[in-house]
Amino acid sequence: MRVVTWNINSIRTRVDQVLGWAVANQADVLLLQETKCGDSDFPFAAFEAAGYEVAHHGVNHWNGVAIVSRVGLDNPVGGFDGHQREPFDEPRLLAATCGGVRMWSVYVPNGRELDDPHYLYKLVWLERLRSELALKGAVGQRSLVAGDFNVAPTDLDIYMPSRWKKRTHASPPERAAIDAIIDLGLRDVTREHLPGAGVYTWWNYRTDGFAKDQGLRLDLALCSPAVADATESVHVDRAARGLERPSDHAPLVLDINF
DNA sequence: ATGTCGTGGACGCCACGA
Repeated sequence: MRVVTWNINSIRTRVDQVLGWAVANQADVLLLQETKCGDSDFPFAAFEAAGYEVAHHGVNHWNGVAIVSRVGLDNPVGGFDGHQREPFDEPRLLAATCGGVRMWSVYVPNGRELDDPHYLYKLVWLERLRSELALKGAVGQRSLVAGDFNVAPTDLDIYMPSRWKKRTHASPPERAAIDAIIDLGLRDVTREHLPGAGVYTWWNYRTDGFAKDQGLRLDLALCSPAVADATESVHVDRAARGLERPSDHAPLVLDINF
């Protein structure tokens, strides 16, 4: 089973590119972030015509997450459970069961600047994600929590760590929040399979970062032991970042075989 | 500090978020 997580920065702008990529690369499941549309504007028909089922959790032109699957799509749940939903009710989390694995498509708040209230929101959101995964018993079942975490877990995940010392995405509290999620018992399978430097998933549009390979590893796939043990390979498809009018993120691809 | 994208409002550019 091939599972892909990809921040696609607007599904309406890139539906042909994303779907074309999925078909060409034989993706069984796509966990998408930043669809940037409400449910009524998602191009369901195009995916369904290609044999995929779709669950989407979106409200307006901000955020938005989706799960696309051709190996079943059961029990979709958007957002945090119950009382944990408010006031953090932006569409940034969607769960569904595909191919026997409980999957979460995750879009963590950006944080903006270290002194911005949005940064605190990011930290609280990450703690709520940890709490949600604990509540749902993610570690003890076949689980895959993947998406745009907007955090580079270590300095190995940054092209030039010194440049990010005073910026979001690399600060100690953000990394501690990621570590707390991993410490539930999940495993960062990208790191396990690709232990070296230079494994990036995002390159800045503004600085022409892709041409200079100045990237960050912001997109993570955190797996329960049952799924991590079955993960045969992990790769980033950098070619997708080089397409015409690309997203600023590349797809992260997992091949899982139970 | 800057850059480039995407979106929506009331445009033919500006605001905002990334």
